[in-house]
Amino acid sequence: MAEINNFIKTIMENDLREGKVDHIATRFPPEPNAYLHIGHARAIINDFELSMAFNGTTNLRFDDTNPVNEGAEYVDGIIADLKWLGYVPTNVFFGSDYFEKTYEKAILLIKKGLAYVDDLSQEETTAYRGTLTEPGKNSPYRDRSVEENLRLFQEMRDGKYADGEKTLRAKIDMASPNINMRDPVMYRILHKEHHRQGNKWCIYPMYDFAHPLQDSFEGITHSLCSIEYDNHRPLYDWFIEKCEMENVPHQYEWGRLNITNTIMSKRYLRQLVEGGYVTGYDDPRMPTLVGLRRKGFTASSIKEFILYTGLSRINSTTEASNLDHFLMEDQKLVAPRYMAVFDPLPIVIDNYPDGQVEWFDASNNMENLEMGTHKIAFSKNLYIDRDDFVEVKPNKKWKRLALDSEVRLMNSYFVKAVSVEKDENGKITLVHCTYDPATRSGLDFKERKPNGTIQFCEASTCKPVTFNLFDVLIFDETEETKGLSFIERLNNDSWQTKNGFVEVAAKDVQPGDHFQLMRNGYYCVDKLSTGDNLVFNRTCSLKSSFTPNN
RNA sequence: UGGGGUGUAGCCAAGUGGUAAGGCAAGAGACUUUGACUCUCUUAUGCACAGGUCCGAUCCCUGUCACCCCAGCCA
Repeated sequence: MAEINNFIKTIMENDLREGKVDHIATRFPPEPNAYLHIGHARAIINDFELSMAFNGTTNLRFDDTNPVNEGAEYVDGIIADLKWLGYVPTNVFFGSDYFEKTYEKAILLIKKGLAYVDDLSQEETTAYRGTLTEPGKNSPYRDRSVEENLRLFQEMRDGKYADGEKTLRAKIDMASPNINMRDPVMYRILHKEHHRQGNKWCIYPMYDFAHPLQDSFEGITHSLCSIEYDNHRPLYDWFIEKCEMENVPHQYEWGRLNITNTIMSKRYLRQLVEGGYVTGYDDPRMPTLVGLRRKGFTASSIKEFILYTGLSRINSTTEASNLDHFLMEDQKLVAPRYMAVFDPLPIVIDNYPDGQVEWFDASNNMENLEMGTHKIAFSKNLYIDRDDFVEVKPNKKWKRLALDSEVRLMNSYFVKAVSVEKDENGKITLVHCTYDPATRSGLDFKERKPNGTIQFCEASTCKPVTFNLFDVLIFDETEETKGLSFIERLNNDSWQTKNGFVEVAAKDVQPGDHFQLMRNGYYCVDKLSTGDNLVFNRTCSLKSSFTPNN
């Protein structure tokens, strides 16, 4: 695996060398309200790999301070995804486990005159906050006595007030040019059952207050997050200082990673699932880890992709070909290579004996002979891909079958097309060919060169397969679809189905198995495959300068 | 028109006061029982722009422009 190397690693090295820290402790803090996607993978991989690079630790901490959308199903999903990626957290914590300690720190702030209970309504709070260009103004409740604040805050906890009736706010500076510092809310009242705490609490701490404390409680040294929290760092440091935290963590930010034509926002992904536009979070078009996995991406390909993509403070959008490259690199030497046809065109070898089936040995992977061989069948009746035949060669670069032209059928013989049969619409229904026994695979025939090499399936032994072809992860954007909502852009072309065949040797694959269908690219057996009902998802296409029209 | 962040090739991304790594993509060629793979070669006199300092600037300074983030009792 690639070695991690980025600006945060440099920061850690410097901190270690300068004695600012004597170890590295990171954390991955997902909110358990959605499935993880490829964007999270960047955070996960960096959090873990960075600490591992220094023999440090990485905690998994569920940031469950808002009970509204959070649920146990997501906790299990996130743990499963982490496991799939190959990471075992040093510890698993829940932000809600610290509610009591967090509460005590709030009390401390009140006692120090740095926090107060506010009676302003949500609308009033917004109005008092000012705007981007105008300073805010102090709440009339800002100067309550410590005693009164203590009593009121206790009453908030005791459930004496309705949702939204009061908040606890940090007393900082309502005129700060950084709006996050304008007396941020620390606690809100929410009479809502929590997935772990039940109804124990009716006040919940806000992210800005809870997060730095949680990091400190756990002894995190480097708290990594995405760049939009840059504005929050002064507040993070303020709480750490004013709460007199023993451990002093520091926050570092990196830019978010997007992939072209891919929806990455949790909110939109949820919309796609709940609106029934996709089949679920593991729909192979989804950029979720479960979706990518079902489509055929491997954990190591995703890791390599993230590591090679690097890290900076820029929000970037990388091309999907980047991800594909690492899947191919990962699978090239380990995926068995089988032959398949996607749009079957029957051919008959006129000079081959009727009823005879011949078996050849084919390498499972021509670039990795250690993978051994499998048997492939050959007979008079075969299928080739419709794309692999044309009556008249369109140009001299055509490397497939054409009338009066000879190609090698992979792993077997040279065949020459001699005539075609067509239906009333002019569609080719059968291609008559002849074969040359002297060109049998393995005989090292050198007398003449074929036009090219194509795949085939033997008609009596091959297995029917449904191929799911995905051209894009989520949607394709064209001139016509630009400006439409992402749901409107989720066009039918994002999931094409083809019914074709695969050679007999590939029939024993299991859901989740990966392989290459020669020139057609990399595939993964879908979880819906059962017995002879095979469904293959295309993970990615191979590079090819060929298009059917050239 | 407040504050913060960021601009290095089509896309990512290193780098540094001393003459622009690497990957992806793209193009050319070789090889080939996959138009794949592999191999070879090509791709920024240029680091958002304009000035300035300096023997020398992508790096330091000044100004300008562009994009992103912030006005949740979300995270």
